[in-house]
Amino acid sequence: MSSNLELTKYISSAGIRPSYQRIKIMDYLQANTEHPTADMIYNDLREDITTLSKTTVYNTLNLFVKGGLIAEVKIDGNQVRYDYNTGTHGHFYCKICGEISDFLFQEKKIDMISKHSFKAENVHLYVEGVCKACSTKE
Amino acid sequence: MSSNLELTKYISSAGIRPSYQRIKIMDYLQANTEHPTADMIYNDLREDITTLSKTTVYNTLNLFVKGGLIAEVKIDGNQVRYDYNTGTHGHFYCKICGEISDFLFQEKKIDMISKHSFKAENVHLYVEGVCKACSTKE
DNA sequence: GTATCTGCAAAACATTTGCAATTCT
DNA sequence: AGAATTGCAAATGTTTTGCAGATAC
Repeated sequence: MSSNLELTKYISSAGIRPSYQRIKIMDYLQANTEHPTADMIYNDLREDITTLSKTTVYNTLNLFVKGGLIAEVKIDGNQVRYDYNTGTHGHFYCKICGEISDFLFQEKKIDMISKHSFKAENVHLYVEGVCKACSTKE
Repeated sequence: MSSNLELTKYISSAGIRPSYQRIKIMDYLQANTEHPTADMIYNDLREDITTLSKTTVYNTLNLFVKGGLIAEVKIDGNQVRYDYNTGTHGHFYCKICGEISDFLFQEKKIDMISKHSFKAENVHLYVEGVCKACSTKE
């Protein structure tokens, strides 16, 4: 767990008050980069903060997204996932183990690929397949 | 509107019985390529088929997806969109007008870009920004 | 002491499921 | 008749909203 001071600074940098719950949620997102859902965050943190409510989790996540501190990952269709990593990167979903992992790609190359009639601001690359671990198990 | 015979053949090719409702829904998807939601399909078709139910729309869309006749587009996070175009292509979302349009890209180039520890089976490329029409309006 | 934040309960959506009535062959 | 399809009503699951009490500055 990273220092609360750092998290406090990070949250404050977006003009958001670093309350106890907010620090805990940001701490969780920083430590759990497997793209958790609001429900996962709620369930895991409730062990620590027994009074925590789902409303607070949702409120906080939406605040962080608006402040640009975290990113939404919309892969599931019926559940939003959250990502501490706001930089441009791709997501890989393994059909077998269900894990969602990050990978890097060069956004400039994507730009070259699609010379289209629009100005790209945000590029989301999402790949489905079988991860190395699962493909060697067979 | 394309001929019902063609739609009938297309639906049958996946081993799905081409009922009246199913033909109408497929017809709609072929004619409306702006990636409609189940709700949009339901509302628009109800003008024609007053007895249509949302259940039938959902059942049919899921059948078509399983049969590989149409594709799901998961961009919204809380709503699935449907796409008559099942080939590999990217989606562009214009922040201003809200339209979701298609664009082509070379999947092979994407493969080259990301030499990673997985076997890619499905590549989804989703770009957010401002479309040409909206950027010239300013 | 006034703004903000939290969390309960209820509401608002999207989607699925159970089941009886209808339709097709 | 028998099997598949439709559609209503209810259930499920995720996210949002209203609001009263608690907390922070």
